[in-house]
Amino acid sequence: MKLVVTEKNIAAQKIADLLSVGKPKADKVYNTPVYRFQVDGDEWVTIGLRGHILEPDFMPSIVYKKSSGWQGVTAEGEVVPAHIPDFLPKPPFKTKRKPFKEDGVEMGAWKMDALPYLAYAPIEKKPKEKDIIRSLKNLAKKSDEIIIATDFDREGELIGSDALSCMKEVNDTAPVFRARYSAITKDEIQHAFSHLVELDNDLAQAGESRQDIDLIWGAVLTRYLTIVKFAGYGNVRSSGRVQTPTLALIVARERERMAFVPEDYWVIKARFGKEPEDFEATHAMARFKAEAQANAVMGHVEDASKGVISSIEKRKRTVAAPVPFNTTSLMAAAASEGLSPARTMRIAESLYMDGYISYPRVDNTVYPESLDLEGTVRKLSDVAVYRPYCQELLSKGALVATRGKKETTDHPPIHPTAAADPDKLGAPEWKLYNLIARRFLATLSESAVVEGTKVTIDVASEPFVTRGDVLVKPGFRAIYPYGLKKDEQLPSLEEGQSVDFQGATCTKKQTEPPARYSQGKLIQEMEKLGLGTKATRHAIIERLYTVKYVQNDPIEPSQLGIAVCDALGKFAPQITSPDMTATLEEDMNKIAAGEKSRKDVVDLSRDILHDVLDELLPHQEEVKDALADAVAADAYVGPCPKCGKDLQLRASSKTRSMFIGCAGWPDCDVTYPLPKGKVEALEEKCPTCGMPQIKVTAFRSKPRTLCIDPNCPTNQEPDVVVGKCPTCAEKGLDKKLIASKNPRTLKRFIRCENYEECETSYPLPQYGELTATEETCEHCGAPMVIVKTARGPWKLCPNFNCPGKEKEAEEKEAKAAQKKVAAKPTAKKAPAKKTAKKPSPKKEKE
DNA sequence: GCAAGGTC
Repeated sequence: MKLVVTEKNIAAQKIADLLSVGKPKADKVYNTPVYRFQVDGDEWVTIGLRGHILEPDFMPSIVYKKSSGWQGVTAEGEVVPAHIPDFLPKPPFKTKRKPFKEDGVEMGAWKMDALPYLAYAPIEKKPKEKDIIRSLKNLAKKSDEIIIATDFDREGELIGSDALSCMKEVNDTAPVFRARYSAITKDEIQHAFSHLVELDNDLAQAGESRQDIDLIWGAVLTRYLTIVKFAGYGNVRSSGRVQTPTLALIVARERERMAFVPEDYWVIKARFGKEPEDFEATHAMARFKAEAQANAVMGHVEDASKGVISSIEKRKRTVAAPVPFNTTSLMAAAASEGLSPARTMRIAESLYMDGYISYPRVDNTVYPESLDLEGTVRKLSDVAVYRPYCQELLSKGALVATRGKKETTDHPPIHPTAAADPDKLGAPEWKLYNLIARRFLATLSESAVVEGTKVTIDVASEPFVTRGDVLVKPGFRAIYPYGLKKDEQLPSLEEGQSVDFQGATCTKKQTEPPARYSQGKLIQEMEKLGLGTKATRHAIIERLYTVKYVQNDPIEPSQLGIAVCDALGKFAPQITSPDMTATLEEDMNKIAAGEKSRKDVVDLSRDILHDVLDELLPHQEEVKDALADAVAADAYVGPCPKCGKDLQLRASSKTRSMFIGCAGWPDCDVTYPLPKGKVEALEEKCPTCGMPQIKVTAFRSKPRTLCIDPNCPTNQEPDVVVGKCPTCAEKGLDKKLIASKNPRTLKRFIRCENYEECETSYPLPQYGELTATEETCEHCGAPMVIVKTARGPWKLCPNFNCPGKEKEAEEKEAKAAQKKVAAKPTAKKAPAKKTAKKPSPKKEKE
């Protein structure tokens, strides 16, 4: 049997399709899909991995013992050659420890003085995808030839090499080959499999050096930052080769903004003509630096009532159609449509798995010749909104596509592969599909021609200018309206014509600092600097958000982010600069070319890290104070009304839920409850009571501004009678149900007015205007209420245990499942089916 | 409890 190992399932499936004469048989080995077929009487099987199946880690159980001459000894008793260089004393302790207390403070398992040794700790590869490894070994045992057919790049070579090391454990006699292909097309695949080569061990070693260096630097610096000011488990402050330079970019931009000195300038605008044909023009001196100068102009035109058109210049310009989407340009375009890069990639992945779009992780921006442009346009004409445009494109004869600058042959640029129905996709899915489909059609379209008109009007010898853009030939803009400004139509004017002058206004303005990075812009900047890859950049940015180094969009660093960046910039400048990645790339190229060994490169990196620690370790106190101050500044809400110390956003150590507490605790016991959702402190104080205010953003709703004091009149809500108590009614009593808010917990609920005897109570959403109805729930008899939120009014039965709720959930699920089936495009080669997500009842409740 | 890189 011949075993073909690919990087991912979809490649295994497609390669089987292309090599097999008939249809390959889909099978499973321990839950891993495999594809079996025959070629000239030979049995073949393909299996897809899931990217890397092994993962480097420090040997967890390593102990340094005197009895073994300070050599490391694993739990199995195996002696690990000590990588500890001569200048470090031999460590008589484990690299990992159990949590311990120092001066009564819990310090965590990592210890500072272990870090220099960790920089030199040996690394082993441990299994990451155990199920896949089991399936792989099972197949390898029965194989008499192994073909590694992972992606044709450095990581692909490493993934293949790791897979091979697993297979060698069970079969080291079968000959091994490598198939190199750069596109999964019939020609490429057949050529690759008829010209098999050897696995490039040097290239795999280059990839492994990347893994080792990332682990060593990441683990050592992350541990340093986390324990230098230990803030409890779960509060990790991370650092890494890619994330830290990315953070540095954001911080540098913030510094520029802080250093920016705004300058005053004045703008003079005037209105001309008669309604409705009136228009606005700006003084030709767009920005007046001095107020006197602007005032002089205002004086000149003060008495004027007419202006004369002194010139009309028309200029046509061509706007080229956009080039095909790769991952980066898709994320940038989607970001301007309000989809974050991370969200875009999640949605793109699901659209891809459902067969609507092509593989979403690509660098390529040139459609390969094998891509059937015409057929794809024909498919898209099944979508009603694209139909007229598609028919027009097809009627024009041969299709010509635009080409981007990056041409690789691994995958085609991102394009639609099937027609989608806007009613059957979720709103964000359709948004992204629509963007991709329209972009595809745009790349096959002609340029747009825009006619720009510049009109100069003379008022008492002062020139005013207005411009208008008119689309002369829509070209691609007919189908692709994204990121373009609207037409500005000017009334028809002639040179020498006199127009009414309705007066001018002078406005004082200030120059703006450079803008913060949007997520899309940051990704482009990372790409320019070689930071991360197309598949990881969005995840890196998301990581910066989760460790709370950055916040908001456009991206703004937190005080903690700035402090981390400063501390590392001062004592470990290597990790804050993109140069480390650039140097690593050079070194990896040398390893791949056989000019350097992985050991040399990694050992040198270990030495550099050790030097960095020589700087970091003596400055622990300084870094600790800087981080502590930054964390306090980020948590600061306002002054405590009782003791004057800082009120801070805090997390309960038991429940992890957030509250506001006084920094003077335990001497001062002032606390305030917080509602659910993301909380941010505001500088502006409550206009009613003067206490600090917070911005609260609950899941999928608009942010609200609240006073932190539950007793503030702005937080009071009158009790509302919502109906009759059904339990008391059964007993023949006439009792009312009342909705009210608990001022201590901010929770709003309904209970019986006779609550001392009757237990009837229902929870309510925490915010939104509440109104009672006359209706009662048909399932449980509870009174129906209406809650008005940002998303509109919503009628609900408040009873959490209402039998109607279960039915509703069932119906919803059934409907969703139906939708899923109906939404499946009728593509012939539908990719693997995605499992439907389970609806989370907790999130839906909010 | 760490990184970044694949992929789901």
